[in-house]
Amino acid sequence: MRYNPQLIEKKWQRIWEKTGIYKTKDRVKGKKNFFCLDMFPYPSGHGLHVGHLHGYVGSDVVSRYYRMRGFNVLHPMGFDAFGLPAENAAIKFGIHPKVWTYKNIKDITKQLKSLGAMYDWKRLIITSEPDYYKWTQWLFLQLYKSGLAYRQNVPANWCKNCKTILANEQVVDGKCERCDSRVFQKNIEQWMFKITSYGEDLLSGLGNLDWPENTKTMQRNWIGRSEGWEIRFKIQNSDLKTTSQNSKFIEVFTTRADTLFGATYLVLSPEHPIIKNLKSQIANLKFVEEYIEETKKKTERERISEAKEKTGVELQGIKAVNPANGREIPVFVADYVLGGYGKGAIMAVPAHDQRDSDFSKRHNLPIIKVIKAGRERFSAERAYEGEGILVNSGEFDGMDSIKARDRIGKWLSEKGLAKKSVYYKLRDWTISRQRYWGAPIPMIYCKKCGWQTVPEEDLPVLLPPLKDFKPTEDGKSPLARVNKFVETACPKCRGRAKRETDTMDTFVCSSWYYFRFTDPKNKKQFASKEKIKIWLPVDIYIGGAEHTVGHLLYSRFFTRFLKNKKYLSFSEPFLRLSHPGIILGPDNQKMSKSKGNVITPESVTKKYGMDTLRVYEMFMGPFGDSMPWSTEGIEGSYRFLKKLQRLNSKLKSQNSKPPASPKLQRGEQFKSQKLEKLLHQTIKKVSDDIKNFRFNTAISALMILVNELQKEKQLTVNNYQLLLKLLAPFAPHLAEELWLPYGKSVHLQPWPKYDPKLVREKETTLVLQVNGKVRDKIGVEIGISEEKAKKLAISSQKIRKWIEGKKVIKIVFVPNKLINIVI
RNA sequence: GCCCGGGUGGCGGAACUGGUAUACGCAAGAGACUUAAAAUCUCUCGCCAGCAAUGGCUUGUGGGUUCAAAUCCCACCCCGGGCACCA
Repeated sequence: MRYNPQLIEKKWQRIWEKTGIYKTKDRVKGKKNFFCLDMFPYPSGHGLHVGHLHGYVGSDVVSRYYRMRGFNVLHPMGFDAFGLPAENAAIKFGIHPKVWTYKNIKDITKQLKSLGAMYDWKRLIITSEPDYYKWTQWLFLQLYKSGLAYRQNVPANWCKNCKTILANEQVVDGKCERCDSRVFQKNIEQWMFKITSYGEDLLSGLGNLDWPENTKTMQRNWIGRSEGWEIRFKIQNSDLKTTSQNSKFIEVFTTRADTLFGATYLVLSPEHPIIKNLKSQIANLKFVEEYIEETKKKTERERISEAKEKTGVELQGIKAVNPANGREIPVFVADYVLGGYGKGAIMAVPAHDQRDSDFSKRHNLPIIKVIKAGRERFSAERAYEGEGILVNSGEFDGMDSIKARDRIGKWLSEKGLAKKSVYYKLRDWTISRQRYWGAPIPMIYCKKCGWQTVPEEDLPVLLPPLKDFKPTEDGKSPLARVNKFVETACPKCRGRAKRETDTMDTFVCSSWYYFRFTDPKNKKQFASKEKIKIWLPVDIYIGGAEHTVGHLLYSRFFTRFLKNKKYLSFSEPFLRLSHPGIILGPDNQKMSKSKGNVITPESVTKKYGMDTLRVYEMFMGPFGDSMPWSTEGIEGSYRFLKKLQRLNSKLKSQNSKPPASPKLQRGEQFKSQKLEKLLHQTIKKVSDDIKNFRFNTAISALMILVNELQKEKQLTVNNYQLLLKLLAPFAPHLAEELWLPYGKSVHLQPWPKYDPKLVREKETTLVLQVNGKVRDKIGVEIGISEEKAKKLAISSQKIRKWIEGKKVIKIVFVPNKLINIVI
């Protein structure tokens, strides 16, 4: 029989759907639950290409493997359906975002179904459905009630083209991630989530996670914990004109208190509030105010591109005192100091900080060296930012700089001039979007009562149908134009009030979807406590590394919040994480429509079928690496599956012949022992490899086994069945088809076990080296003694040739591996 | 600039904890089957010298540690990803 994937794949997909073989029950007697989750796709208009499938195949292999291992596996799928691109496309093509989104969902569902994965489609969730976003809104209310959702006028990233505010994560190189146009700063009232209140916890929780080290490091850096000292610099004579406490000191934050003696000036950020308080004392107030106005006009991008310029203005008439040495030092305002971090003010140490060094040169400020490096390596160009021994630091001279940090800090704190503190780079999460296609924020503004929550029983706040969904020029959401939506009654006083018209960032929707999969139809809760307990946390989570500092961090925040509110008992949602590598086009470039190098699954399956595609994607290389697609390489995976089909024919023709003599010849007996060993080794290898996401070497082991079985004269049904079971996670359709004569589905069979005794080799090849070069190899039994081995080595003809007449200095013996004779 | 990865045949890639470098697959070449093609099967296949046996060289480059280095250490070059004035 010829291998006809198109025929058998469709057939089995139909049968699987009919028999409901992949429907997941919440509990199965005697089985442990296992949750294997894919990052659910965004329904984009281009559909999925072979690169997207890479992760989905991997997660399906894992899910199928654990299922055969006896676990009750949940492997669901859904769509992250709200978001900007739907609107952008809608505007571009003149289609309603909803129509566009649901058409894409239909197309991608078809593609995903052709994958033959064991998704439980009964649990499908779509985040733009009211019965889903009702709970997104509910979660917003819980955060609000806990003081973790708040409103603030913040300088936001404003994209003129998309007419919306972007999250920091959506700004790439000062440009809008979506449309690539310049991003400006604009102050807008926004809803924020206080993710920073979990900063410390999000950081420390990383330690125990089975995540790629890389990903953890990136999150750590993103959270950006810095330990240091807040130091107070007295303002000279300030008590003469003002009595306000706030105007007597300038507080700075530093991680390098050890360089305090080298602080030759202070710098305030343009936003610093003290500037207003000191107004009357600033001699050049006009200049200062002009400078501050200038910086406000600058975009973030301009600030970055001018990074080396280090502009700034001195506050003339103001002097501060360095508490370490009592020296009077000038005070500047400069935009290289950020208002949103630390104290919004710094002590400048030009000798040991490059930025301060750049600034000091421009403004002719004194430089005092206070750290001496172990090896004198000062250059005129660069500040020395490393550690060393203190100099020019009074009583601290000669002290190690690391030690000096705390010493100087404590010394000042005793005088009430310093305090230890910690700052994070992590900022609160702006979730307001001035867009139509998102979950409405369930808040109402009443002139009398202020902001009021929509009562929970009134949820969901439905997204009204809207014909004109284009954003407005004034930056307001298109919902602001829908009077029926906006005008409402105040839940408190019943008077006239207005609804919030912003919608939520789509990352809010995706921060909790894994909970919903456990209980997708629940009308009373986002998910029942019991179901959450059964299924979560997620055992294995598979998806792109690009979500490291966005989605993955937000999800960890939500989970912690829900734990605090006693809805769950764990704080980490994803125990194990794996990122699939990116599949590049055959030209080694990222697949993109404009480059014309996109490989669609359909173009591949037309010729080879989905099983070949699956096997090839797993075989190409390490799961997490990015690799180019090879239109020729896939040929090998196709041949592999065809060979399997031929083994089946071989088995059939064998059965029609009279059985061979039951007594094996001695040679054949030896051969069959060897084969048995290979079988057991393959079971072990494939099992271990799947567990560790090393799919490529698992398949190579299967190929070796198939090649061996093909060479065998006699193929036993046992061996053949074993092979089909090992194949089932990778090529589920073919394995199922070939299993047909043996009863119920191969996917319901138990995973084969191996005998550890049989895996172990009895013989090994001992490598004989002379001076580290391989000169001979001999077969010996495992566990051969050192003495015996050495004797054998010396008696080897080839070795003799090399050591004859030379003095043997030493013989190194590595058990079961090699002998190295040093002469 | 800083922080992570990574550099192995013509190509994708294997190689446990330092111990046979190049598994498996692709491409290529030769042959078998066939009227022919496709499919399939067998053999060759890192580089250099040699008919061969064999010998020398080889994991980005240069050094080092070791009986032994793709693997550990130092310096440098190149590629990919992330962050970016965070004091």
